Amino acid sequence: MKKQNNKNLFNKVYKIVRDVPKGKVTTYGDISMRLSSEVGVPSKRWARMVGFALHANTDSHTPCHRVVNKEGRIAPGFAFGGPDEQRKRLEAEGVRFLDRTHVDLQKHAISIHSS
DNA sequence: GATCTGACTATCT
DNA sequence: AAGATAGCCAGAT
Repeated sequence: MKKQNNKNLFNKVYKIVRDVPKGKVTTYGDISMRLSSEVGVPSKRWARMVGFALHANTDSHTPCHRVVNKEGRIAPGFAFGGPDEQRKRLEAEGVRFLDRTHVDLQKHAISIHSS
């Protein structure tokens, strides 16, 4: 056994993202906090890994479009084929957009603390 | 094995 | 308030 922790980290990200209900969005910060719970450290350190994990798995069946940064902003243009695509998906799920790139976190940001 | 990069966040200017 | 810089970790080159 060694540091398969790292892989678990990615795996957790996918799992959490998939656990996000439709019409809801989660933030890198929240996921990071969840991960930090496992490792036992403060949050923001894994924020990048979360984004990385999603980017590494974008074409997978992971609803990365439900993952936004702490501002509720979607990916600038690296996503699926354009932030417009991601926005469309979220809107289709019932997510209210405050801006072309910002979702209504106050309404859709779910906190996935403890299972 | 060393260095750069990156879908982030927080802080400083 | 908006832009630039720093700090973090893991992956890719």
